[in-house]
Amino acid sequence: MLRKKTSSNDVARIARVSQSTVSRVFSDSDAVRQKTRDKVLAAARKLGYAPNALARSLITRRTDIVGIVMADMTNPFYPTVLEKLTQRLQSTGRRALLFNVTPDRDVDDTLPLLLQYQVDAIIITSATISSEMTNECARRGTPVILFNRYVPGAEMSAVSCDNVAGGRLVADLFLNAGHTRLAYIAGRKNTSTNLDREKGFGERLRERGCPDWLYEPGEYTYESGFAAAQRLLARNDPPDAIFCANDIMAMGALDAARELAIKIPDALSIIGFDDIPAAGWPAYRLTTIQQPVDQMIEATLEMLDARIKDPDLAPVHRWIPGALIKRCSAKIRDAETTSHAK
Amino acid sequence: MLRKKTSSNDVARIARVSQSTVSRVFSDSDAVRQKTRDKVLAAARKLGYAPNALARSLITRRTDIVGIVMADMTNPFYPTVLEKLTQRLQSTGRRALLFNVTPDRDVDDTLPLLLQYQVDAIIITSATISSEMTNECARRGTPVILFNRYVPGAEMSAVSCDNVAGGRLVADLFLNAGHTRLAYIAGRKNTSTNLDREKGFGERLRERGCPDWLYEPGEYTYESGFAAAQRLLARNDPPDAIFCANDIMAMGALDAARELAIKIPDALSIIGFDDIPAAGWPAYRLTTIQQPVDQMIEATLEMLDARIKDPDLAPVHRWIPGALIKRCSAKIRDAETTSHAK
DNA sequence: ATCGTTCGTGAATACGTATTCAAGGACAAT
DNA sequence: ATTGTCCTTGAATACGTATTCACGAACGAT
Repeated sequence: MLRKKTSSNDVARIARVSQSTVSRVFSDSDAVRQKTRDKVLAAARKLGYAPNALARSLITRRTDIVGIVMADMTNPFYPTVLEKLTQRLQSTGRRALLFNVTPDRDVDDTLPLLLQYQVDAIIITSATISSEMTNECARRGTPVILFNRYVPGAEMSAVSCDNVAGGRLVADLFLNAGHTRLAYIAGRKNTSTNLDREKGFGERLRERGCPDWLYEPGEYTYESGFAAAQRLLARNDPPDAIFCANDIMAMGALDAARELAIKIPDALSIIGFDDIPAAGWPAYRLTTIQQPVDQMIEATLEMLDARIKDPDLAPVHRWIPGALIKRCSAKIRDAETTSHAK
Repeated sequence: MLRKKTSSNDVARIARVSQSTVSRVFSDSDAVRQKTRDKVLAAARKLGYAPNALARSLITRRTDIVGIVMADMTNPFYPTVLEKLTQRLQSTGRRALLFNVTPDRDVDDTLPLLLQYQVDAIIITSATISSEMTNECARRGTPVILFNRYVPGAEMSAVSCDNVAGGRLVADLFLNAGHTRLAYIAGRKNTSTNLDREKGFGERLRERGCPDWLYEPGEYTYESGFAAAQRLLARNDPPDAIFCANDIMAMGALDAARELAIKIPDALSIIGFDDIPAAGWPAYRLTTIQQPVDQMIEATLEMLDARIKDPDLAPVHRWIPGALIKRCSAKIRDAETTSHAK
């Protein structure tokens, strides 16, 4: 069995042309006479030749590889993101080098590995990055974009849903429906998504003269949502409306309520965030704020492309409004129309 | 801003050594005197130098990149697989180049791209590959391993759960529990997982003198499971036990039964396959056959490593037994113990 | 003092491609 | 016939690293 990898030189030899010509045929930018092009292609087919992307990248200084750093892959929101992201990258002639990290520490340790592979850009989802690493990437001219996270005050590009507006919307929905004892089940502390959703929620409640609400910590997992809801519902003064920082916790909360035979939404309204596929299942029918994944991805790629072209572009942050998806887990005043969170 | 990438030559110059020595320090295989090593490392740190993995791979003929081809990423079983797979690859010093494909046609078109990047090996999950492509990979000496799929009779390595045994086990459970009208909701036609689960199920039923059972097509999605169950339960002779080819369809089936107020498991037993996280949620408590993901991944990596070392090793197929996870969606005879599907 | 061995280092080369430069040929205009 | 332009091609070089080869120094044994 022939184990020798065939190179453009081999093709050149049997096509009786120079290596340059073979290269020109396969980078198909340069002009080659049709007849010689055919000769080269015939020889290439015969040898099963395909250009070595590594050698090519070494000289073009472009790999067409985008690094994706992802934490929290088991949160059902992210597989969708990953799927759409890789598909969009592939459809624009790029490939994804995937790294899985734990949310906090690992990113900074992982990035050097990515950089060694000379990736054209980096997308970090559901995790953040230190300023030093950001600077290192900037120095090398490798664009970095945070997806669904950001670092307040830091100079890095980011794309996320407008979580503050989403939180405010939920506050309005609850108050308009006549709820009086509200609660918030939080996502992982110090993630920007959690902080912003809570901020918008609390801010709007205060504005409307309702400064007191219950708070339970959570971790963006089903189990933590379930447990947090149990704690809330075991109180002497249980809430009549719960805003969960994401859908998967909201489902946990719904199941906790179900175990206590609490009528949803009559005795308790629950609203989530994300609109993962399972939110629509008959067992849940979760009312939620939808993250506009497609738009977020398009925005990410736009920003990426612009910064690959000009690495010195200033960092920018894009917030994309979410949309209310009305289902059956929350009492909603009739007048309330399915609308974008502004 | 300094945009010039620093190379080992730059480091060599300011450390006053040769480029060879710098290389030796960073490939840390070869002997370098401690004092010169320190000089080099100091210079490297000063310049922010990190070796170029592409140039290195060009000469070592190893990229430490493993290509992962994945279809069906939104089936909740696969994010877990992907997460564990990438983590194991990372922990053994390798990285994952991820491709997303539609189950059928795309794989063959995608593989050439992967090969151009000189990946050390390829893992294909929930999809298959043509024999021609397999041969092409073999010719190049790039090991390919199918994960959770195989092509009967074809010469390729594969790792999967013992789906036939799983199907047989379910048949036994149903019959032992006294069920008489059985049904199977299928996964995507002509996937080996679906065929084997159905085969084991039907085979065992026939062996035990129960050759007739209902069949509904499905597509491994929640919606298809829901619809298939609706069709089954609308019959004049509805089944009293349904085996679903995967968990997500089983959840759809459970919800369909719930809408008809059918008592689970008294009036209807439902068993799934996979044991995805949601199977354990209180809303479902799905009895299922667990795929031993960790073992399957270890087996995959073992086979991979062996074939990277010796590309001429013969293809091999490993079937790993699944385990029954008893929850509340199926009536199970008391004597039945939580056991491995043999 | 001589020899053989080991250790540390540098010069040179290879990996497989893209790109620059020069050159040759064809061809039209004069 | 001469000049100039365009088109096509090949030779040479660069990309950034690992590795082979050779060489000198150091060192122990005799």
